[in-house]
Amino acid sequence: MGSRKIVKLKDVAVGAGVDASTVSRVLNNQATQRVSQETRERILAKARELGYQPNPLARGLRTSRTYTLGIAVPQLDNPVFAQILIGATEAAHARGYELLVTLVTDITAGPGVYERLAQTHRVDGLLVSTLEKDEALLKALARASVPFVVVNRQVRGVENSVAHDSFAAARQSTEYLLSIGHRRIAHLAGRLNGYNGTQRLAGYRAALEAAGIRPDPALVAEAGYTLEGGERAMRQILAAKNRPTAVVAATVLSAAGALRVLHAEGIRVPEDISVMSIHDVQIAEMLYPPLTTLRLPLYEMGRVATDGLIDLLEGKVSKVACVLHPEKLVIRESTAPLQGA
Amino acid sequence: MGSRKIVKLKDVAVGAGVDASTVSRVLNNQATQRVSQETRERILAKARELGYQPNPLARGLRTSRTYTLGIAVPQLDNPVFAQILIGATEAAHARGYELLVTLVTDITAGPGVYERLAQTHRVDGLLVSTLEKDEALLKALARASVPFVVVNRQVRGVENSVAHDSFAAARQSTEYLLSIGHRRIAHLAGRLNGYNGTQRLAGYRAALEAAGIRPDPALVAEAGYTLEGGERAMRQILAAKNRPTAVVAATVLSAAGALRVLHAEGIRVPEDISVMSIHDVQIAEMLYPPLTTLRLPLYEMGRVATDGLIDLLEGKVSKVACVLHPEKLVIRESTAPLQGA
DNA sequence: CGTCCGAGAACAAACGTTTGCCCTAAGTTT
DNA sequence: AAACTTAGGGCAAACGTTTGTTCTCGGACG
Repeated sequence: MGSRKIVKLKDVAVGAGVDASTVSRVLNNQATQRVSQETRERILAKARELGYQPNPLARGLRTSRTYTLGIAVPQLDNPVFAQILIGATEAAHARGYELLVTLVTDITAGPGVYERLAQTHRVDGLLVSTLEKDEALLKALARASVPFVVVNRQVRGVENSVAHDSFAAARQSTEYLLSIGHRRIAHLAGRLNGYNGTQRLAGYRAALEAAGIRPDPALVAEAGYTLEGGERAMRQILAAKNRPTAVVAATVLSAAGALRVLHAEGIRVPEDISVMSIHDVQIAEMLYPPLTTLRLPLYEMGRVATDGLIDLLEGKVSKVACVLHPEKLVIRESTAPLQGA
Repeated sequence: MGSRKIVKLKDVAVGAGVDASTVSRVLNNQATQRVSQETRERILAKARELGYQPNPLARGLRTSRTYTLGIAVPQLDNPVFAQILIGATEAAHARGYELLVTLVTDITAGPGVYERLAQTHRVDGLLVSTLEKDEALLKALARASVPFVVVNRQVRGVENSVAHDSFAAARQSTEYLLSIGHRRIAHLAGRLNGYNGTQRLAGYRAALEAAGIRPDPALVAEAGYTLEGGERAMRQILAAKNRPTAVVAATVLSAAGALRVLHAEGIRVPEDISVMSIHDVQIAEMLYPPLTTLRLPLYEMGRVATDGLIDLLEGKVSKVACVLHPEKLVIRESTAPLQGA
């Protein structure tokens, strides 16, 4: 087989008739040292000719930089995180970084997972999109002592994060249902011990109250972010003596669960109950009826967080704190004006 | 902040009163060199006490091993690949490897993508689950010259692969529809320039022929592996003058597209047309009606391929070639016996 | 009693970079 | 003309491992 000799710094140096250190400086655009224009060009030409690729291991050993980022997500089969992941990989690759993916499924995050990446110099920084409770997460990240950016949520005491406005998203969703005449609106909440879950619940309540409606606790059930959770919560809400005419789910998977239950019970959507959810991922189009959603910039969060983390690592910024805003209502067929309204 | 001193081999060596090389040998269980039981224990104790973690960069530089694997997938938002990815990450982590994920979306794979990982010593091996045509893939991988295992398909001229039996899967699916009385069965094919697509088409045909039915070309349309493809293909098939009573889709996303079209046309499932597909991922439960599927071992393929690749790298095997078999029919509500049969 | 041997462990080189420092020659200042 | 500067670039150490080789004993052997 070819097994082409792999070309090192020294090969370029010899080829160009200079020292390896000079090649290094030229290739890294070191401003601290001057190199004549002539040799610079000679070196660049030779490097291109030989197809020189720096060895990241050697470089990393010397500089303790790996040009690798880690991303921790709680689920890989949830399209919400898939979108974030897509954004992150694209941004990372565009800037010459690789992305290491890790699943942190448990809510209490085995203490070792962040350290495994950080303390062994495997990553320069971490993108964190998991669901641990704030304190646990903070402790684990502190132990890892590596730069990180939290994606898709906000954590008290963490200044670097890229989030969206969960409160506004839930408020706008609820407002839409109100605007088409609904008054009894239920909420399939996310995890109520987490940021997004509580924010969305608050946004839902705020919309109701602004419309002069007192939130009915019987119309709220915690569904988390899974299909099964959505089913359970929907059943619980249907058991209330005064059923809702509309449901807003904290995420698309729980909305899918709700639809399953409604179909099973012979309740028509949207004729009997309107259903909508936060997160416009492709699944929304596949459900029956196609789900009205509020689009949040998931892919964009992945990109922005990654770019921000890299900026942080490269010293281009000292802080990454942003809340992405383009929420967008996507009206499909799972919602309809209140009958007889 | 803490910024705990990070502990190196030398620290352990000094702590135990021996040379670093001895520590290295003990920690790596080198059989070639003998170390007294006594010092061995002293070293191990000290290493544990100090919480020593080897620096993968230094180790990698010396040994040209990174303990990192790359995985290339064509889509991240397709649950089929998500399952494979989950299996791969779990297996990799279980064996002390990290997983680098790369998206290779284009069918012709930018020539650089595999080399980027391989020639720069970023990964020890590659898991390849992309959709490029055989020759293009082979060329790209040859250029990368790194060990690899192909997952979820077979490629002529590649001996290391972990696949499933696409032919059997399609045959069994079709047989099920035949067994409940259907005779006019359509096929939403996968990519017909790829392995799985052609195998499944062949399996579908084989089942029909075995039942004495001549396959009708008007009942086959290429849908690829997307929602939109499924919609297009389903529309095309509905345009045939003699409509099918059942449809078998090559993958769940195209089945979802088919269901959308059928709903839009007011065609009832399963009363008017039965629909089923290959790949039992969670989406199947969320569709309406819940989709009958043939389960393939996606997660398992991810695991097995990763374990195999690592075995290959560690010299434990010289070849990874397996076809996973536990296909399993999961009957839900999208299929029903032929009316009046 | 001298030699050999083997176990146990230290030595030192190497992996491919980056970077602080030093060297040289030419030009510039007094 | 001597003493500085300055540009241009080389030298060599260091990053933390792994691993081939060498060293040093104490005991066994002839």
